[in-house]
Amino acid sequence: MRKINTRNFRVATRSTTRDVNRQIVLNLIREHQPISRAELARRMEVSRSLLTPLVRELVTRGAVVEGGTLRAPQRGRRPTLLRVRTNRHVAVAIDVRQQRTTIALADFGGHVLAREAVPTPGTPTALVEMLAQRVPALTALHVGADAPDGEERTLAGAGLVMPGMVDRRTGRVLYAPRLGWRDVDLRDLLAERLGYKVRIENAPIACALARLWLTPDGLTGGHSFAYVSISDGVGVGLVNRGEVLRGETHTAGEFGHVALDRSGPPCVCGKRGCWEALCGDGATLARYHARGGAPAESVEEVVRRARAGDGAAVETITETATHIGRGLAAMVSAFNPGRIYVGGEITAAWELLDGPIRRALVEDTLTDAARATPVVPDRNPAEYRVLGAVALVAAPTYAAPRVG
Amino acid sequence: MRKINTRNFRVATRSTTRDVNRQIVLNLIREHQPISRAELARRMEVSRSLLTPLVRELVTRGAVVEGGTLRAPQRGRRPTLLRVRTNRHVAVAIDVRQQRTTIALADFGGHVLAREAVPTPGTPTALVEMLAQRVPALTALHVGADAPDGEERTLAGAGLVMPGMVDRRTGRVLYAPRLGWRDVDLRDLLAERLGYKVRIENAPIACALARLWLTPDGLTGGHSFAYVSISDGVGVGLVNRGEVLRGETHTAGEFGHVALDRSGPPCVCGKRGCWEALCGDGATLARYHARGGAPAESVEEVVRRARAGDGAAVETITETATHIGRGLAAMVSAFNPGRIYVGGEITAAWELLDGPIRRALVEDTLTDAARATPVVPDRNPAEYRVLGAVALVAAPTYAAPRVG
DNA sequence: ATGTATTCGTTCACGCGCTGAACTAATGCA
DNA sequence: TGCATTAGTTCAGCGCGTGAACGAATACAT
Repeated sequence: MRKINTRNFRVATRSTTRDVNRQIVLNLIREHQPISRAELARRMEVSRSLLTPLVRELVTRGAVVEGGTLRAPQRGRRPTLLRVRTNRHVAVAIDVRQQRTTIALADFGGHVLAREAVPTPGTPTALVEMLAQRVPALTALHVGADAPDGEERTLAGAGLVMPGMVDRRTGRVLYAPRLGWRDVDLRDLLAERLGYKVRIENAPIACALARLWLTPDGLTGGHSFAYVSISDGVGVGLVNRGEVLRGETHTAGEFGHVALDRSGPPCVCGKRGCWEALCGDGATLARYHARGGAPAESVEEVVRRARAGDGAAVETITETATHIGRGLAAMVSAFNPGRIYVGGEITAAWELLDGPIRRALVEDTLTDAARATPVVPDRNPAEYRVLGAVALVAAPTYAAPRVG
Repeated sequence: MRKINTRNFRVATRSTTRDVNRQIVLNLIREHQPISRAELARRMEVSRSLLTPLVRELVTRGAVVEGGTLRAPQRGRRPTLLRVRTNRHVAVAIDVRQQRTTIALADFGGHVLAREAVPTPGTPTALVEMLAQRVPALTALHVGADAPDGEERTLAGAGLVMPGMVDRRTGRVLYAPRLGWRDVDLRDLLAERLGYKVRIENAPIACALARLWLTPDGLTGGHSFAYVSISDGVGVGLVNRGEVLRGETHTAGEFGHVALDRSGPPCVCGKRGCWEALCGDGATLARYHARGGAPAESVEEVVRRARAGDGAAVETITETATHIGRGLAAMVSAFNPGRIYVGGEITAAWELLDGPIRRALVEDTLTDAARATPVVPDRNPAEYRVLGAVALVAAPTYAAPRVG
């Protein structure tokens, strides 16, 4: 039940119906491939005759290919199977972290063709400069008709994932505390140097996009979920009905700086007891040392020691888990997502996190459904950030057309 | 950029384009009435010829009427002006509160034709019984071809606004703490007795719906906002891009039970320091008494005394305002709404609330845009709950058709 | 008073795209 | 070999946006 925005709407034209149905078909093939035209018609509850021109367009465009026919178990003509062609289009994926920047090339199916990691330059201009040198070198090897491996690939653009707040529309980095950058026009600077379109997004949203666009629906459990990234900072990417929740000025999801305990530890943002100050990696390390743990460089180290039986480490992580769970409970009360993904180094100790998180959820939420919200660890957030960068580029290909 | 849900989608048919454009026209007329076909064509950037059949359908259906022509300031044929006909359809609006239940009849423009208030019965069955008696008596006077005032009106259904958590889809009241009701199939019970469709929603969402559907866009400041209801309980209705955010199991917006201060006062839900426990009416009264204020029955009384110069009352309300502001800051960080409406008895003392709320927002949020989020008092929340009940019934008439 | 420019609303031929019936192709089974 | 069954295509029909053309209504200049 959506109200039409009378200051920003899209009228339907002659081709709108076709645009809508074409995307439905594309997504159905993506989800159920390999699949026949007849099966698509049944799922869409339309006549088979509609599928003929729709599929023809997708095949002509190169988005879909006819696979072999299936050994039919029943009588009748064997169906012609269809599948999406994800290896035709590739995207440059750039994941900027505090220490290292990953540059990768991946196709729209999320398969990484090449990857390299370099230290993150200290300034935005140095970053752009570095990328302007390395990215073309990377793409030259895999893109174009004369790629060494013979595959003919098209470069669709670049996705840039940043640790910090980003205004997706203007392409500006509003504030990246871990890098110390503020109000930088990074997207356009890079786009100008590379000569093609660049899309920018923050890390938790990118991870959420990777889940949304590059994972079959059957595995994601719905189109409403939250991706919580726990590392130095704590950020959230919220997805509601298949769409990222961005907020009026593109800063929705800054749950990391919701103050959950006024008497808690101070946060980098100036307040006390922010979620990030309670369960971010800095907080975990500080608590570990306060408990008398031997000097540790990183949360990964604490996790290793916990698994090796270090009591202080176990207690520390258990306590962090409770703080994580309380924040998740707040998020569940506010958003009621269908599922929560948790990413970050600390999730390597999921067997220690699982219990306290669930306990906090049960204690702090109001309905049985909310208490039962699945919380799933993301074992490989670095990978998801890279895939998120790909999703930034690939999403428009698969997204529903805007109507109304 | 929405992903198509492959398990729940709508294919476009021959009539989809028309359906979409008809609703766009209807909404444009609603927003800009009186308006001519030519002006509509310009705003939609389509040919004037399209408006002829579109408007004809709306006029035939009775949704739109041709008004008089305008005294044209410029040359040429005078435009035929169009306006929506909101007085044709009426809705029964039922607002259930802890003490009193309001039954009203209003047209789709939000104009109340009749209204009565009765004590709220103690049980769901008694409520349904009471409504089954009174509602038909009310509608008989104003609905049908032989209404006493001669207007021919159609009853479109009933809207039921409840204090508590509601699953809109199943129509069940999940939990209404102030009434002590749990898991009641209220919507269907009432629908069966009344013999027509009943839609149910909780109070804050209803107020948000009233803002969204029954106020011109020009006055609402966007399609993304939050309505915060502060009375005995604290609830929030969230609207994102013209659509209410409901969450996976229809419990999104339960911000009242986000714990903002672990060492705060106990809450009815069992936790400590929930937003509701910090700034709900009960918390305000308790704090007033702790400050040595004379016994007071209600927050309205405290507000009156504050305005009369009672120092303890002023301090109490100022402190409540700070708690309100901190909760709003959390909400702004999480959702980043374009505007926040605040409803509740305490808003009568807005001149005392304004400052501390803004101060807390400035202190507790991260970006200038977030700090500048407009916070607007709703002077008449009782009215908005009733209008919200109307909006529940009226919304499908004006909503964008689901596509994709 | 008359002619002209201008704006509004409608009509109509055209083309895009869904719809359902009819048809061809391919296959398994009696 | 014939028949039933399933897949995919073709085609006439119809809904609906599109743009050109046309009539209606009005202000202004002459």
